[in-house]
Amino acid sequence: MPETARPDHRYGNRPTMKDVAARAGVGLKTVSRVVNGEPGVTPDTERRVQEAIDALGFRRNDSARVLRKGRTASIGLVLEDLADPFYGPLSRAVEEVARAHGALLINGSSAEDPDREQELALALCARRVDGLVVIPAGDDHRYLEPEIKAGVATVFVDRPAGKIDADVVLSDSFGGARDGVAHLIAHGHRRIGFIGDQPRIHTAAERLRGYRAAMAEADLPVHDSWVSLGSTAPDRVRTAADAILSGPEPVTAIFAGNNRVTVTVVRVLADLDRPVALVGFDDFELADLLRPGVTVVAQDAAQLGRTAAERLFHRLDGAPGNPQRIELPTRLITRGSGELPPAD
Amino acid sequence: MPETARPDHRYGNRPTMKDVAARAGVGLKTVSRVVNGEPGVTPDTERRVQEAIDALGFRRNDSARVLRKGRTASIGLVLEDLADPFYGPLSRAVEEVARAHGALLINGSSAEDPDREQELALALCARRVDGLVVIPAGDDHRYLEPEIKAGVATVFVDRPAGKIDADVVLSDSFGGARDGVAHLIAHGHRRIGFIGDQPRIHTAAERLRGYRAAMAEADLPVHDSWVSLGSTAPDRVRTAADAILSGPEPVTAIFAGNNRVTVTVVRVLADLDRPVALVGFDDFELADLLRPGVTVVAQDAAQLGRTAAERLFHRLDGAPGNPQRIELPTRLITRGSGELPPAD
DNA sequence: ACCGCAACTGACAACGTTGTCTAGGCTCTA
DNA sequence: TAGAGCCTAGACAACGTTGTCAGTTGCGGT
Repeated sequence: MPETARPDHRYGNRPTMKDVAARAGVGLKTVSRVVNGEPGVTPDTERRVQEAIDALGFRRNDSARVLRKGRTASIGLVLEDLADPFYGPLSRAVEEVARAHGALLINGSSAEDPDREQELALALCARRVDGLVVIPAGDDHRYLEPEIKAGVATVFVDRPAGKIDADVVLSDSFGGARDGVAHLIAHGHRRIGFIGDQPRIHTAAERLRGYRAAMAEADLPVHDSWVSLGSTAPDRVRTAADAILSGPEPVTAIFAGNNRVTVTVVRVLADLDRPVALVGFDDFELADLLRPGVTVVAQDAAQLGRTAAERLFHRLDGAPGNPQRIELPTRLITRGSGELPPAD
Repeated sequence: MPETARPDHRYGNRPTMKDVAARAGVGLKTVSRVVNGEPGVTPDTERRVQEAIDALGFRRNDSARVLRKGRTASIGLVLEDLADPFYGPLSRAVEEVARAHGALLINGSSAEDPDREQELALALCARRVDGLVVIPAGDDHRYLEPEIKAGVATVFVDRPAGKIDADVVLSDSFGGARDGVAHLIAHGHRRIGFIGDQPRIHTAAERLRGYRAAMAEADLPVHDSWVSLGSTAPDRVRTAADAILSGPEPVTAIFAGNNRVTVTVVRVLADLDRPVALVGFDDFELADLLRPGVTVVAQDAAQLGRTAAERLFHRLDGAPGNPQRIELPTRLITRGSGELPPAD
């Protein structure tokens, strides 16, 4: 065997425009024109080029194209967990908007870890995504400043950016929680528990604030043992719920801070012999089929994603102006669990 | 104003290695070495370069890097709908494996449209993803042949590839459905309905086959009006269920072909006055909390994704051998709905 | 028959990075 | 002290594409 083995072409053995040009007996640029549907090519030439393309199985290398053109036609999405039923629809909505703008979506899960969020976001920037949609895990996003300055459009969703000024789209967590708790109060409850996500997460803090506001507006005291913030892992939530329900001043109702908390609380309540009212933040599938149906403060995840993505492309199209804060309303959906009377 | 305006740098105004080199007073390649942590740079030089990098906010352009190196360290995932609770965890699992191999994940939703699947898959190939994980919407994947030949590792999940030979990872749809239906038969049912997805979808066809096999093994006839395949849109499923339940020979049990069908059937049955047994393919959150709990044939979406992604990277690492077909077992989870006796 | 003009085509540089190769300076040994 | 050898550093080409520009051809009009 002579050592004339073809040099390892890196992409397997992909034909390039040069190969196509050689085969068709035309210039490189002519192939480029055909591939991109640019005018100024005779039908006859075009046919020859097209034949060569088909014969070789050529496909344009967008990677190289990007280098020349400067836009990658891709955007990045950093979220917490794609497997969470709240983020699936959000991601899909972002994808649809991207698709409408001819862009692809690269997404990454931060697993609620600020370091991983940063690592992901910067990796996306290195890929030169045109824009970034971020659901913050951390509370300091100054690391994105150089990127934003360099032209990476950035929109935050669900939670505001930390320590930088940027577009943000979020649900009215404060108002939603306040309304949900007021709903329980209107049905006669005076001792209401709150179980939420970790307090460093903005939405969790806002919802707690809403809870406190509703209680204060009704002149109701809030006993420390009624409030529990922390991980949304089932075990933690279960423990918290048990504690809140069995304390010296047992609550007659619980407000759950997000969908994961809600479903765990539903499980806990199902094993209880006395009825306890429940309102949860976030709607979830089948909430209507449970007995009683679960009353929720619903936010529209898809709408959040859509709005954020549209804002992003708006910026990419050169929309000027200061960063905006867009707040979407929530909606109380009554299904039974929130209308149970207090079992005093 | 003289017209000496800086030429529009395409990426906003990003510094390049050349800029860093100029600022640090070193050669271009030296910057490259520092950025990539290659040896052969004096600590002093390295410091100067690092300072320049920080001062300019330089970030390596991976797009250009890819062009040189040939590997993009990214893989593509084409699935049906990221918002579907079955695909969220699958996607997340693929992402985790990719992350472990230092790769990013680009995903796209085909919306169960073969044309869109092809468009997406080819767009990903144009981006030169290193590999592709595909959940087929169509049944002809010959369009991927040139790509695969050119070195794009490709693994199909959940459904086999059409008309090409490739690695595939799937659940045992046939066996799972057969077991589920046999379970109903074991509980005394003789008239059992089947509602499934469109028959062109492989899993749907397999599950129907499993249903028929179980019925045949028990010497039970299958009345045409008991079987309904089609879209999984709630309206369609509701209509189908109504028809099956009210026909001349009304069924006493229903086998639902996937999670979307199951939840709609649950809704229909909830409005019924006679009890009808139900077993569904796919597990879903809260299935245990419904009354009765929903008995399901569970498949592990995350495990499917993980297995497929690992197979993919295995191939990328040069694993030889013919395409493999990996079939994962399903698991029957009894919760009550499948154990209801026939209400004859 | 010649000029002007438009339509078509291709040579070439550039995008930002990395691999190769060579130059220069230093240390170490004989 | 000269030669060998190592370490650092930079010049240069290449990756596959697109923008610019200049060359060639053919046509119509005078």
